[in-house]
Amino acid sequence: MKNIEKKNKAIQICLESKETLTPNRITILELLIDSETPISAYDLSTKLKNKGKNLNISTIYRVIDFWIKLKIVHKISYLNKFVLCSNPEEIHTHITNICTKCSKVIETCNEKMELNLNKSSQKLGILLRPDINVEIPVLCNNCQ
Amino acid sequence: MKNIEKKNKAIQICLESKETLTPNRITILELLIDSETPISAYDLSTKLKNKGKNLNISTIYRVIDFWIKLKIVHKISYLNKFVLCSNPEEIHTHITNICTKCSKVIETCNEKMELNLNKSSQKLGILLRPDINVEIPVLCNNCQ
DNA sequence: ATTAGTAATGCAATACTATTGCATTAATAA
DNA sequence: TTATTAATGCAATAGTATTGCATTACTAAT
Repeated sequence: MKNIEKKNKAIQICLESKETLTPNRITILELLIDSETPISAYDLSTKLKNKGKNLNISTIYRVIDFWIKLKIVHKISYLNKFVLCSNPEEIHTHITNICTKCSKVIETCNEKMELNLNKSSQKLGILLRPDINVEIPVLCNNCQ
Repeated sequence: MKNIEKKNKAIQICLESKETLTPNRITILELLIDSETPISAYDLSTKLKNKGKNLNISTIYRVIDFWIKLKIVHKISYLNKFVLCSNPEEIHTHITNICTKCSKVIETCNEKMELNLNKSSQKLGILLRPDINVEIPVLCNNCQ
């Protein structure tokens, strides 16, 4: 999917949710779309400064949280960074395979991975949270 | 497994690896064993102070890293905390189900979860790192 | 149009998490 | 005993994230 399509998709989801689309939100969305690998809030801050947009770090975190709430962005806890969700309308569990060498993210979902996490969880009496993101450290084919 | 057994097991693994067992390492190991839920480095620092042991934070991180290297402790990136590994000799992928409400960790392994992560990864041309820890956000049976 | 209410952002202080380089001390081996 | 290595101390610094309150922008009701 092209970047412009990703952007339009995100904007569509935002508007359908009756959420407000502000210039800051669009700018940060664009930066996340442009980034090949996960990016930190402070990296975004630097990129924004370079563009002449000086946003307070709290605003940046709030905008990131906004997109996370809409399932358009994932937080990668393993890296303390953020990445665009490859398929925000996917209702299955999101699996982000993170290359521990180059930080590239290969996102997929439990069904494509032939994983049945829900069934597995039931054995333990635990409940998988809906729309969770599971991070799996891997080595991508370039870094093996 | 009782706490004393967990401790002995860890010590055994340490000695078999020809690593040095220092008082600080034992003390921090004990605190990790005693903790029902994952605990942060600074929490450990506070607990140590309360015991009259004032360790520098860098030492605490180094000791934690030491136990992680021996596979006796996991880092839970989702919480920026550390937890004793339930079965350090387990050679399969470790799965830590983390209750997002109470932070309780229910650890298991891929086989018990009927997950074949290695096989799944191959489809994507990626390589699962050995002895990784996969964190899955869940609701435990108490918190559902 | 005016006003009231709500949402977004700014500000800057603070909290929390983690690492670093170098000094010192302790343990081990030659 | 000395040389070497490992562990720890020290304290500065870097990196990540949140908070409370002020201000600004937007929206809806009158």
